[in-house]
Amino acid sequence: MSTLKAVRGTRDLLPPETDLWNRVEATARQVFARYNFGEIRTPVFEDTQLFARGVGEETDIVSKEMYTWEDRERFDARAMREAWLSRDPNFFNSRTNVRTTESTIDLIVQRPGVLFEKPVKVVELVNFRPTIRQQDIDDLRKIVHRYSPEDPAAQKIGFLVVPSQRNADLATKEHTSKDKVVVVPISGKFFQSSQSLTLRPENTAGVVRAYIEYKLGESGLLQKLFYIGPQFRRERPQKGRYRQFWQIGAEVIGPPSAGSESPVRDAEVLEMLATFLDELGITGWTLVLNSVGSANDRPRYIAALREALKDKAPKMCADCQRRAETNPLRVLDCKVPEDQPIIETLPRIADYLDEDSRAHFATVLAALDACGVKYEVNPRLVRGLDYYTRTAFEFTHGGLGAQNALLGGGRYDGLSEAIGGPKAPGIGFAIGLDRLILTLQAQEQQAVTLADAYIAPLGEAQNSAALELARELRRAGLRIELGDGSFRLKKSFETGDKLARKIVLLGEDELRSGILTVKDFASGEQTKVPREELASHLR
RNA sequence: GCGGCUAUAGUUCAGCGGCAGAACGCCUGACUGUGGCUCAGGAUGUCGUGGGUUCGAUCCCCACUAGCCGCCCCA
Repeated sequence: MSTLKAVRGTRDLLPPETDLWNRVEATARQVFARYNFGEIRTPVFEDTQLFARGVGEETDIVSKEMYTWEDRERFDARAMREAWLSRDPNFFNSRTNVRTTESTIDLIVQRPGVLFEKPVKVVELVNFRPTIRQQDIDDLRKIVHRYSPEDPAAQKIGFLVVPSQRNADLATKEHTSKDKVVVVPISGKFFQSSQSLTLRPENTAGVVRAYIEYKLGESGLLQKLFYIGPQFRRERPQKGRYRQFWQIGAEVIGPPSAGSESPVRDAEVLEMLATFLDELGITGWTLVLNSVGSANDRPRYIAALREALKDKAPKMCADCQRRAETNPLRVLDCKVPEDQPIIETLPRIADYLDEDSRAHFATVLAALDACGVKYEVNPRLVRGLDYYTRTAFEFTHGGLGAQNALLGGGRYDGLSEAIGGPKAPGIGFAIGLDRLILTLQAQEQQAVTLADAYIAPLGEAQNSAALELARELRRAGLRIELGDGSFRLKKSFETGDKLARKIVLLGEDELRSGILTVKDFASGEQTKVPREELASHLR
């Protein structure tokens, strides 16, 4: 049998790496808390429509990268019962006697027989099921026989009613059964339309969905929410790019009356991100931002861009020629050196912003200047998700290779309405946690976290006493690694040196006297410590 | 999704159409309650998986899987 491995693009996070993950997440929680954000946890999968409408049908994410599946269809037993009853409206005296469920045999109707030639009495046992198994037939047969004790005149029949498309072979086979069980295929629509579900490729749409669903806007207050969780995109795995990847994100969203459109919100979010990265100790990040225009500005700009590209695209690289057709904004992103002079001549979004957008962006920049957050304006910065409007930004970092975006985000003033909610402008970001960890790891080689002490029982007889001592110290809040009395002393020292800062020897002498031998690995210094002072000595 | 490179011991990697290798790590002993140094000895393994060529394949060929790099896209 081939060995099972983590599937493509997914991975396991193990110690000591997980220590780093926890540190990053803890720092995010601390920093966000200072800005008065609260945590939201949304489901890992959502209705596919949420992403189609929110992220945009034409985006790469939605059109080719989502993990989407049809949820199992639901069987509509009620519809099937109706179909069965209406097959012959006079068949039953009273429909109120008919009780059905999807999986139980619970229908008994008594009346003079009409279906069969000479029965005195007919008992129908009806089982409505989406599919039918041999087991059902056997069960029903047993019941039929229980209902026909000695009376040979009594004709009792069990009916198994199934949707005609299902179990066709079984149905026809059993139809000829002489055993008082008849399988009745009924045609009709008995399977409720199933639902298309999708593993979330990003989390903003889910947050906005929750905002709408719980009418958070009705509070009249700005909602400030953050999340930490896995996202899923079916892309080719690469460094810093996985099919299950982690994001830490936050959203500021609310009705316009709560100030959700204010440029100070944009600046505050950006300032918070700068603080977060600084507190983590990430050096060398760059904030790049741009205004991609409002819902009114963008179409005008794209039209102008297409117009300009008609002449210029043929002189550009093959990718750009394709992008000029499919997604003209992406041409601005091109990294081919020869194309750069041409790109410089293309229309700039800044020239197509209306007065509001222009003023909004200027105010964001002024606020950043005021609080000393450094940034670069890149008029060519574009984003891959349809919902972004006006302020769009990235924090980039060298040393991430092709995936140099550490985090990205922007304003999404029309998202709520796009998915059927009230007007609720917002701004948010998503941090690529995997990439953040990569840059942190590149910056500092990670030290294994050493335990405060390694307890070495000398001889197996000391094992239980050592466990007791370990319990005592652990309860005092110390990080303790417990050895094994079967180890030779040399091995205890070697193992202890790898795992802990100090070693505590527990042999017969120590146990008798209550004075423990403690040796510090770094200094080589050995001391005798009374048991009651041990915890404070180790701290 | 496209192109390139890679896959051998726990790890990092050599290697060759004919007995599977090094370093580090690991285990044992020298050394019975004091490690790191030293010395002696030992085990490392389906050579990614499946097929093909061959007398013979870890090596050559094909497919698959996974990883890395670039593209695309994004965080």
